[in-house]
Amino acid sequence: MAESDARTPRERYRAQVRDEIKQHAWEQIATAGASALSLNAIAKRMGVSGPALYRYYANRDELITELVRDAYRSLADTFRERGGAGADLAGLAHALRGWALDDPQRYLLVYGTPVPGYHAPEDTTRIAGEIMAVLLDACAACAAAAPSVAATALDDHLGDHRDWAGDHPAPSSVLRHALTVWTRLHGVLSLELAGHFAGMGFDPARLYAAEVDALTGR
Amino acid sequence: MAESDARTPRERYRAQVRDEIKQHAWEQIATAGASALSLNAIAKRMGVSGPALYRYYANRDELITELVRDAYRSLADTFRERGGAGADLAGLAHALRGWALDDPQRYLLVYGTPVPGYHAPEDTTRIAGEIMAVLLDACAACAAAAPSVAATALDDHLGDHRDWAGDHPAPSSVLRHALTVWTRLHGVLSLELAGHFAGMGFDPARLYAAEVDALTGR
DNA sequence: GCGCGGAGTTATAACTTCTAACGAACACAA
DNA sequence: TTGTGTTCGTTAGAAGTTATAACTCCGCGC
Repeated sequence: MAESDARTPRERYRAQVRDEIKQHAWEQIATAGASALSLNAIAKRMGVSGPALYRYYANRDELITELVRDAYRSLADTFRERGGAGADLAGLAHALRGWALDDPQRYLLVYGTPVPGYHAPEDTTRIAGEIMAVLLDACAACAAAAPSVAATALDDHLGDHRDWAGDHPAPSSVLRHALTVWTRLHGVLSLELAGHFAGMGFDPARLYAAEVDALTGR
Repeated sequence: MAESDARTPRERYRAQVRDEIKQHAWEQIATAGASALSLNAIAKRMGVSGPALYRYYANRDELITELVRDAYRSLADTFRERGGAGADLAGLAHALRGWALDDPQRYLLVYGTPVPGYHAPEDTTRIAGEIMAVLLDACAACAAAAPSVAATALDDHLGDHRDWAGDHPAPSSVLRHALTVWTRLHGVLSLELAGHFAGMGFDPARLYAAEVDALTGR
């Protein structure tokens, strides 16, 4: 959320106000969810009239898209921060959970229920690719430590459709593993954040940790 | 969606109109998602004025709650239908995917992003218990076929917090397995339905099948 | 110093949910 | 068959929402 480097004072002011709007938007989303995000309420909180915000965001969707972009960016940053040097899969997994619990609605904004017609801008898919790249690195390092098992039918299929991995040189078994890591961690995390474990009594952290252990072959 | 068994003509008519409202609501949700559900639009389609619907549902939330209840009921029915006699875990898993793909927004209404303040009525948690019971049966049968492994720390923890399993007599390792089945299948399914696999090229069905294979120890 | 562009204003349209008050229709009983 | 009372659907309206149009006014850059 730092786009404050602009030459002209006008642009600087503009970036500043855009940031302030996003700030209020995040607060609102955190308490009432993205569907309840109201430009009018943000304007009221900022002490300006409703239509004033339309100078900064063409419409509600554009603001939400920007928030999604920032959320992706934030996750990519924490991933690269954590996985950049020592690409440790378990550490990455727990960094993901920390990031998610830090602001559940931010996680759900990215990985939760989308509006059927919505198409993510090219931009975000690129950042998603960055995230996947870090995950692939960690999985490749993990695979190097553990002996590989026999290739499955899914491995072969993924070998034929490996465009989503960019130009990552990992073998298809690593692609499969990365995908499995993603889906399994998301499975526990999304159910936890959605409150489906709420009345069940057990500690979701332990369930998550067990999945991480299973994924790292411990 | 059959509550049409009522004594008086008034009650019969009332139940019929409630059903018709829900019918239109599902159509709307399927195309635009639950957040875009509009009572006014439903009324217009039914050829009545907006406020007329408030005779049948006190407000928008009550209608959505009813839809969630029906969705739960529908899933519980397909589960019991499939798992009632031959409780086969793989069959159950594919029945789940079929049910989800049959109406993605219905799945997401139940397992997708909730509104932060929303509390599911007691009713739905009871139906969720039914669903879990079928899953536990299938996992117990699966465990009887395969030899059990050593108890994990998570097993012990779940043994201490087994209230959510009702009075199901399964050992804690089966509880853990059922929970794992739930989270892993949901992980693949929810990412698929949310469109996160969209531009990636591979076939989500194969990824799902691979998870099912891993869960059934094949 | 002056002019133009951008910022914020009010007014307004077209929506939404939801309440209130009214009239009409219908089931039921006498 | 004729009340009678509940219920249904209507219109009117309040309080929101997103978004546009037109207007004023300040300040940056020339």
